[in-house]
Amino acid sequence: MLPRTPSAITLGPVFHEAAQSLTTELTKNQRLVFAALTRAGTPLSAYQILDLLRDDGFRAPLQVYRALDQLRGLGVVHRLESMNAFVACSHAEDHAHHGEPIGFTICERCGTVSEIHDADFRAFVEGIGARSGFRAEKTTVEIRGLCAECAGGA
Amino acid sequence: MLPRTPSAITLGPVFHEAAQSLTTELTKNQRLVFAALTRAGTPLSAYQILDLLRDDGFRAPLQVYRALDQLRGLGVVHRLESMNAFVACSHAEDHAHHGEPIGFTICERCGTVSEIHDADFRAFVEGIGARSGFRAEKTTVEIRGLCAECAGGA
DNA sequence: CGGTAAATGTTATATTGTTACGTAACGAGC
DNA sequence: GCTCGTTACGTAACAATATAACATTTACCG
Repeated sequence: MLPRTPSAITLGPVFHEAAQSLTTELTKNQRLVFAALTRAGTPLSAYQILDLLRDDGFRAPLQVYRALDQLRGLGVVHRLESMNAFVACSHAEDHAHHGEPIGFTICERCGTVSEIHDADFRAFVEGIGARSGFRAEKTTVEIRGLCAECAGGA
Repeated sequence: MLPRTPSAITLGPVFHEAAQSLTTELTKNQRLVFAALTRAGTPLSAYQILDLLRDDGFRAPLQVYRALDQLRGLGVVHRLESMNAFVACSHAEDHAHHGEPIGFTICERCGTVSEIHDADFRAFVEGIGARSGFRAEKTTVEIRGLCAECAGGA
């Protein structure tokens, strides 16, 4: 019943899907895609990832999209709708937040992406439902501009 | 210096760009695209608009995208990043909000889009900048789920 | 071992958006 | 009237993003 896992690097028992020690319980393609995103540190499009992984045997977009789907399901990669790009979650290790809404600030100068899931953010999202009766299933909150460093130094 | 306006339907003097009486100061293509979006009442993709306007002489995506760019600049059409679609602004007439951040709730069942620009929303956006020093230039806030009617009735 | 589910590989296609180029309409000023 | 700059329009080609369809391989488990 367990999904395919790479035999080479499997560690001990699996405690909980989201509690896996990443980089060990991923399949080869998933590890490659996640590593590419982590190394980049900034968002990458699916086709940028594809180009980065040509030497590792990637030939078609679907290989990237499939890995991204899995990684998003695990909550360790997020999609930025306003850029058609993907970014490694900054809390990939502690996996604390799974299906919870997340917001992003995206610096247009240095590319840094920061995640927002503080109390104010949750209150904001919940407030919308409370007032209008809207039942939120999926939230997209992406704020683009200049981060403190780029706004100040420039 | 004035941009081209349709000679046939121009009314009186132009008070302010954003204060134009819509449907009168738009060019032919802009009126067609705006009318298509208004009639639909729900978001349409650029290619759906193109198909709707074939009989009116539209033949290529660029005709749609150019009109959409203008209409977005006027603030009477918004782009929904999470859907790659466009929607007529529900306040197209009073044009009150121009470059200000707007959020959307999008019902996945009936397609209804509602706009959010209340005080809580503005406070939320401003709060992000205040805490982190991030200078927001453009916000994308799209909350998808079920509206009150669809959530209750279903 | 054999069955099953998941992951993979490959080709083709669908969808979304842009570049490049040329034409036409309009107002401003000479 | 005339050119000039600006804006809109038309079309073809292309680039970027994403999915469908189908066959094959891999890992797990009984």
